[in-house]
Amino acid sequence: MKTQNTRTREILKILRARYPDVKTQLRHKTPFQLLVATILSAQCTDRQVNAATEKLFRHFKTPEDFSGADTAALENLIKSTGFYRNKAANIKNCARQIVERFDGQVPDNLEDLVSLAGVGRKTANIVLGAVFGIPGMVVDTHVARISVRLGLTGNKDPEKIEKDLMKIITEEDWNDFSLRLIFFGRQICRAKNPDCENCFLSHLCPAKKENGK
DNA sequence: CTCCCGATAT
DNA sequence: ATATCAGGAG
Repeated sequence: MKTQNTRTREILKILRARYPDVKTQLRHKTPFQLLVATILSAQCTDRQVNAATEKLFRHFKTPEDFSGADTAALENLIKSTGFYRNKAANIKNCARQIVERFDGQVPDNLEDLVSLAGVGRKTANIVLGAVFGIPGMVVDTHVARISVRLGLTGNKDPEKIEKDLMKIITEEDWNDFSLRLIFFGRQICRAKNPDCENCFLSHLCPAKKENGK
């Protein structure tokens, strides 16, 4: 039983109608490749990530490939995604941990996923949803920003927002809801110039910009 | 809390 | 010039 009010239900309904079939935009062939792409997606557009992984996955495919990769070569391949030194080290360590501790397979639960280098709750929940179909609330920069604007949470800490959203949204919708907010955040409810004029949720939004801003 | 960091839009 | 982008680690 969820404690969602009429307004929340309406928001969910409209988002579902606008974005019926959501799926990750991060291109990948295997669960591990999605994990790598998601690590790369920190503070970077999915477009940049896909451009980088197209070349990256030609050189390295499996956890074994990545764990044995030359660090400088790896850094060069992902440089355009930013934070490339941290990301390269994390991906390499993550790959080794998967080989050594999980028999080369991406773990199918939150606890094991977040134990991997460079993998936090956001990344873990992406993988859980896309690979294993396990419900997870993905709180990234878009979800956090929009949840605050729509008044779905009073918190700013991503983990608290995650818990707030899990309370008002039914489990089977967690993954899709997250992805819908991400698409909505890119198109309409942008960080910089939110397009309130053309927003299909503005009549339900406490943060709506009035005419003449 | 700070640091990591290149690409892109405004 | 500045803000922002599918964040996470120390």
